Amino acid sequence: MVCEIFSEQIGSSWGFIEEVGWRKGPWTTDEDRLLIEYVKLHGEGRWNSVARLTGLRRNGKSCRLRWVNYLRPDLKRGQITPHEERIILELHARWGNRWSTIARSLPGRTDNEIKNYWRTHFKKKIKNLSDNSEKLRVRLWKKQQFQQQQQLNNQINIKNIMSLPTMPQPKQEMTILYPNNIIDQQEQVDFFYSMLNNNSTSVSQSEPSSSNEDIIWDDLWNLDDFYGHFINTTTYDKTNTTPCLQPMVTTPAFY
DNA sequence: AAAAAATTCAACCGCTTTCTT
DNA sequence: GAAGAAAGCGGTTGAATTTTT
Repeated sequence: MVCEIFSEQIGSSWGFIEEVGWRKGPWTTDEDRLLIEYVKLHGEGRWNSVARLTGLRRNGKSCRLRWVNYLRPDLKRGQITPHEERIILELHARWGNRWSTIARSLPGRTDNEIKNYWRTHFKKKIKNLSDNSEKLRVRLWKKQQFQQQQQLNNQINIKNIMSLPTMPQPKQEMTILYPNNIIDQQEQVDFFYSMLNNNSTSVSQSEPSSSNEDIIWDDLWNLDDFYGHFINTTTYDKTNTTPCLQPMVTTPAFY
């Protein structure tokens, strides 16, 4: 339903405050036509001028979004192809939810489209994965961390440690998200695919065989979830082009 | 055939970043 | 360099559509 929002005021040439109602909701063909004409004449950008120059009762933000996501002539219509899907997966593995970055590698596709595609096609599967394989990954990671810590401890003079007050641990990055034999990005994507297509098989293939050692590990990890609940997501520092995978706290893994 | 549930996706919102003055 | 405007981004919403019961 299209609704009229009277949310903004502009000064008129007579010095009155003229109330302008920005239209919201789905665009009509007439509105599209006006916006296309505007871009033909003035080019992309200066979206806040659209209303003034065309009479369109849409704010600049809405105009930009409509153009970028729907009216741009170079947009590709139709279903995401399997090839595109694979690219999305690969780039998502690398960049996380940086949809606009991913979209730059898919000509004719918008960030919004890719984001929606990811949500609708992978959300459920990812949730299942997070329920199953994530437990495995967390366990593997914890195991590795524990082993690293053990090695570290062996190198340190125990007596010195005992005499020092407990220091807070530095935040540790989770560099291992996939089973240890899966190293490069391509393998990660393949692994991811295989889990999507056949979750149980792939997981069981990578699951270490049950042993006394594993039972002990299970007991250990169940004692205390030392690193808290963390998830398989990619977080990143926007100033850094290299996303880092790390333990997280509360956000859903894949919304 | 109808109702309920699930899915899709265009559009909005709030925040951040970049540009302009 | 500061301030305001504009653009860009990711998360979320909700109406329309499709699928399931």
